[in-house]
Amino acid sequence: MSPSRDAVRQRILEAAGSEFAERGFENATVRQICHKAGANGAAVNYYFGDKQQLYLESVRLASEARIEQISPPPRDPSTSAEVHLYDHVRTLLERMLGSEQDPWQVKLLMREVLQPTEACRELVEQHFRPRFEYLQNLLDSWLPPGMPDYRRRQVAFSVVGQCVHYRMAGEVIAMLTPEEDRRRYHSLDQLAFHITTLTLASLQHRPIWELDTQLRELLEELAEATSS
Amino acid sequence: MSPSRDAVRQRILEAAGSEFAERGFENATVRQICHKAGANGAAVNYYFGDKQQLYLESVRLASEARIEQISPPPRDPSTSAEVHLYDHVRTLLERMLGSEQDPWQVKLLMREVLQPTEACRELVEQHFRPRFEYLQNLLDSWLPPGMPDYRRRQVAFSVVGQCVHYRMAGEVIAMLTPEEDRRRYHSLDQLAFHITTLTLASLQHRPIWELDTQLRELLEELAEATSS
DNA sequence: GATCGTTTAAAGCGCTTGTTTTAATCGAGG
DNA sequence: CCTCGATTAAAACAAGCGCTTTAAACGATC
Repeated sequence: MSPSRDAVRQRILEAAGSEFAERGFENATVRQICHKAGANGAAVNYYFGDKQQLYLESVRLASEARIEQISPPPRDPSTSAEVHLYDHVRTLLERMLGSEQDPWQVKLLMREVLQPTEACRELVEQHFRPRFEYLQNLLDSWLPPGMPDYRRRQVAFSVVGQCVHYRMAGEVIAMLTPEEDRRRYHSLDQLAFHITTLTLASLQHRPIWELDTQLRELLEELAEATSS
Repeated sequence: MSPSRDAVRQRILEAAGSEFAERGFENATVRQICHKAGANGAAVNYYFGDKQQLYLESVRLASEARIEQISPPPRDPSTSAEVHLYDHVRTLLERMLGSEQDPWQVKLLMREVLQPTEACRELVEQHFRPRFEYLQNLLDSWLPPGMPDYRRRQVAFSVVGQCVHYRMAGEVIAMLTPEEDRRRYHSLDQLAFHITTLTLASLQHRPIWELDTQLRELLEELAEATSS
């Protein structure tokens, strides 16, 4: 066995990742991947069996590189929950938007989220669910003790949704935001700050579980008015 | 000119829309579209010139059918801003999640948002931007008069992000939510209610523009502590 | 009923796809 | 130096693609 075997495998894996990310599974071609990796056209089938298995390994590589690499900064255990929330939001945004520009790993994972294949379940159980449950526990700091699970999940989805939106709809957001404002205000720190404060504001002082009543009454009044 | 000409065109357009939505532009095949429409394999080129133009017309049809069809309910002008916000959120969710199950139009538009083609600019200017500006104006009801634009946009993005997330990441959300809770609590009304109350809570009583100070101070303290 | 533009049907074209095959090349053990 | 399994290279394969072509069927008009 040649010592370069692993090197070639790795080069193919990385080339495949970026191609799959950019064009999707079906539209990426084995030929282009091999060309990009500087390998022969038959290398994919030789090393991975077929295109499908190469894809599965690519997703695994992407999730490990992206999700396990970028983590919240270490904090003193006494650090306030507000900061932990900020860290979590910022980390989520950093994974999405990246420090560098548009790494292929995120695109690949976004495709899996949008149109899950068999690689997705592994992704959810191994990476998404643990992080999501951590966020839920964190949010419990501001929620009353008896809060039902579905309500805890909804708040957490709202936080994640705000973050993910900047990536998923990034190009449309860019069209709706003037160039200069984007440069000035769409840094990781500023976005994380906005999302954290909005979330805290909704939870801290006039909690949504009390505000329920007000809106509910308004809507019911309206329903009665239109039905009569 | 045959009277069935428009009928055939329409059948092809609809078949194309669902195929493009499901498989994307590159991966959808003219053959399959024609088969689905019950038309001949050459019909696409005969009626639309080529695959690309058929795609453009499909996107136009989808946005008109989906965005212009589903609108907020008519309200008395005296209706409170809270209800107008609820209406807007609910309408946004209804467009995304649909009354029926998973209509192809949304998938097609999602693809354009995620990976804009030339069809996207038209989509943004004609549909997204007007709705987005309406939402911004609506949110001004709870924002102080001097609020800078970038801040108004961020709040609006937060609202939209929470809505869109239930569609974009719908399958992952389903994996993270127990079957029964999904049936019970993921109705259009309940989701709209949650997002509206969370937004209102963050804006009404302890506004985020005052809460800023608190979190900012916490982070700066921390930065000083780690740097010294 | 003949005529002529419009629409459908079917076959074929050139090209690209994933994969396989066949042959050449490499590199360490005898 | 020879040998033989591991690896690379290049050509070939069948299948499917968008699109074109050719011919047949249709339908209104005279």
